[in-house]
Amino acid sequence: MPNPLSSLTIGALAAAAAVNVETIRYYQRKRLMTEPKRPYGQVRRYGDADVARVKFVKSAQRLGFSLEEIAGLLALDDGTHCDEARVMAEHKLDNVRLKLRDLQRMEAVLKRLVADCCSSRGTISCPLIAALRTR
Amino acid sequence: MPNPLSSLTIGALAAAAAVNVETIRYYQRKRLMTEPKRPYGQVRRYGDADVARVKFVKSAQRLGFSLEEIAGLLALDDGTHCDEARVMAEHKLDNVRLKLRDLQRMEAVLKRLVADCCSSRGTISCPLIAALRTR
DNA sequence: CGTAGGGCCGTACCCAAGTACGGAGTCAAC
DNA sequence: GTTGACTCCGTACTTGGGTACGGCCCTACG
Repeated sequence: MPNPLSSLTIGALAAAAAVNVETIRYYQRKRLMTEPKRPYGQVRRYGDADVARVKFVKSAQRLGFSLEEIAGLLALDDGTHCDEARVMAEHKLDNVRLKLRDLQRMEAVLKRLVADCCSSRGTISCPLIAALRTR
Repeated sequence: MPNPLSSLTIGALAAAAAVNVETIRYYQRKRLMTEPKRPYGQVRRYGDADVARVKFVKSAQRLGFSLEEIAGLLALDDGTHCDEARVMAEHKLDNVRLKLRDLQRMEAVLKRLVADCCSSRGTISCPLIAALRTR
């Protein structure tokens, strides 16, 4: 019987991850995903792990990581040498923490902007800019 | 005497914001910055606010905002109608909070990855992916 | 005054991240 | 066993976000 964990065609995978079929093929070319074997003949089959992987790529992209960086993140889990992975993870962690700080400032400013809107006409010129200005 | 708050040429502005001169001109074309007047003749002069604006654009980009979205953020401060600005700010705020949640998950996973590295060989398949999988 | 180092402007080029397309193969269902 | 939906693969096109270039203009400095 066909394994339910690897029974998806590329079209089903793309639909499940809400991306274009061509995007999957593009990721394969870019080594973000391996091309699976073809258990039934000429058609490749994918599983839940592949769906998760594609969704992860999309999530990380929304956070401003490039495909190259994402490949790096994914390699942390995959087969990379352990020390190397730790060093990479540490760098990514620093990176992520900087992003967090910026986003938190942004959140604070937007929150105030929503709250104070209209009540403080013409006070400060650009709190949004000011928020990220401090480094 | 020349106003120190608006005494920068485009080259000085670009240097101060650590971007290419062409990038400034590109932002002007994309209406992310207004083209200032030319107090001395044919050469435009820029001020500290312009430096801050460019830096803001770059910061926001690193967080995964497109130039179009950033233009929206900047319009919140600029001349937009007040109610409209509040609605936009609320949307951006939701957006920012989603990004924050994702980044926080990512931070947690990377932290664990760094800490546990090498100690837990071959346990879970991909904690990184798992972290962002849960919506 | 003349000249060098910018600025101004338009157009062309570049890279990342896809998207579209077309021909050939496959496969399941009727 | 043919048909229709889908896969495979290569190549070409698109969009966003810039960069590079070249000709002309200006303006500050010696």
